[in-house]
Amino acid sequence: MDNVEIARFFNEISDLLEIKGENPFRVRSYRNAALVIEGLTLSLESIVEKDEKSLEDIPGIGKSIHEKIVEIIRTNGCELHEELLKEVPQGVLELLKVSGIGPRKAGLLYKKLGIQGVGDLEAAAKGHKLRDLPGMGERSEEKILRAIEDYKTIKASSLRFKLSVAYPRARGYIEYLKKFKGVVQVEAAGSLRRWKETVGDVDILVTCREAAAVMEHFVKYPDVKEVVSKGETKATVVLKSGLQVDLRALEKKSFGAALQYFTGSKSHNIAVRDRAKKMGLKISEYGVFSGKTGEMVAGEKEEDVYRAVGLPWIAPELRENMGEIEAAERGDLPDLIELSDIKGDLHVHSTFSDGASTMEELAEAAMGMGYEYMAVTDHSKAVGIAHGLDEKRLEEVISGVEAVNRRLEKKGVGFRLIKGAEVDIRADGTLDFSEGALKKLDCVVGAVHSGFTMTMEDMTRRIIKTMETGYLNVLAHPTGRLIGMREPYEVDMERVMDAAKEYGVALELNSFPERLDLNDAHLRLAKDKGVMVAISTDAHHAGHLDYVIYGVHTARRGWIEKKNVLNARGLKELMRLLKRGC
DNA sequence: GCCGTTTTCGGCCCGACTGTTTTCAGTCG
Repeated sequence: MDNVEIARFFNEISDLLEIKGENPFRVRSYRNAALVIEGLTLSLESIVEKDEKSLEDIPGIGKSIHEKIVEIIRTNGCELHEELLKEVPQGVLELLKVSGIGPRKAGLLYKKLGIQGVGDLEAAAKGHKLRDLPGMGERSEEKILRAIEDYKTIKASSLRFKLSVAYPRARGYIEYLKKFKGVVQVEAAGSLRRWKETVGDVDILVTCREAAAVMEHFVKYPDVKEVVSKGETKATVVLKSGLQVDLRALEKKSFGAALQYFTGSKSHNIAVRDRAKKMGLKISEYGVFSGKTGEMVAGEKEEDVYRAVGLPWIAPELRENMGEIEAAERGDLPDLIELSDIKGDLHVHSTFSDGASTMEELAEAAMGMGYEYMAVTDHSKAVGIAHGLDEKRLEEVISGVEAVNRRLEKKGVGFRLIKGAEVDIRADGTLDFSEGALKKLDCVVGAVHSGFTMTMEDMTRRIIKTMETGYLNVLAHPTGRLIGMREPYEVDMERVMDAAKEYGVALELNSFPERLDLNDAHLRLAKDKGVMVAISTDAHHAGHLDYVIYGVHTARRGWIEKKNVLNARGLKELMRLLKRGC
């Protein structure tokens, strides 16, 4: 039983209790527990196995939820969850996914009209059955029908947007807003600023002379498909891509407080506010205020907001209430990796396999980024579809790399290509090149590309066996997941990391926005276990080298520091580590 | 249901917008 599945139970319990109109604080407890569980590094199963009582050391988990976690793991079910479903059918939960329908309305719709799903709701709205309900009218029916259309398209396209969709669109919107006269500051907040692997919507904050005019300008952006709402200080639109964008206009004196507030995460903010309350302060998006006098004590800068509650500024990527507030209090925040710390890329494909750029083009691009090196790592023969290399063609790659390096040396350029390959890890745990071929390479990147469905035990042994050969330098995309498309294969990541540590293998953080593999939680585990991380792009085109930005920020979410990153080392040190193991 | 340097009881983050209301509930972030 995965943590995500357990969290789903608590989320649903929370929804069901809310629909029933139960104590909102009890509702929040379950919701909060789900949030906490989703963010845990270790699996609840392993915690329960080792020391069940320690569950209650996790903030947000008390006696009752502790018992339910154990119940869910042992029985694959939860009695409370079942009992609630007898009163509120599963289909009613679906209603909550329609924007504008919350628990109160869902409950009302079910009780008064017996509506048990989005299909029922659509029929009722079209049949004008909703306008007679309390608090609803004609407009509500129209609004719900529009929301149902959105729900259908979002459902078809998966709920959240990958960073690679949201980030460039947000940049474009911000540029557009910056050009408008009277706009002073513009900044993206929300999960985008925290660099979550997917974002639900984009939040943009502005300070400006005339808020109403900026709102007007905002909704006229050419990429807007629909204006959801527009007020004096707040507006919401949906772009043609389906991405929702919110804009907030603020006064200069509140900008920092708003940035802090809208960056979240929700649970981070609740913890910060809780802390403020205990200090006799009140925090809102407008500032930090004295509880007694109401006097504003901070708000213009984000740093000031944290300082007001006795903390140093906390990087947005860390704001998940996963120990960052405690670390800040101790003065023990990590010194996070920066984009400028990256000295090269260790996973790149050229035209020798399935890449679109030549080795020379890739080297050019890498030098343009200020890199010291780049490993050319084309596929091995097992990946036939990608035109994988046999050992004869591998020789051509190697001599190609040597030729480029000779030319660079002649010109007095310090940059170097590294002889590498992305070697397939076969189902039996052997590598897809002979020992003789592997010995000619300086950077062997191993990867699983087939046989995803084996058991956890078999997959774990398969990967560890390749580490034991002593030839593997980097384990590429260690879980094989594709965000929103393919679940990770079953693998015991703790054992893989222990083996990586033992055999000096680095684990890749694949920066491709579909992958981001390792993820934030695994990265933190790697750091705790002292395993080195390689932040590579898996570029199949020179332009993909830029994806490193997604990797670096994901690494920051995993508390990764420069010292944890293999390719933050200079060329000499890197070659040494590749040779003798990390 | 969780939690505790005000507390083992009595709190629990805060405000804008919408659509329905004549003063507010529900939703959302």
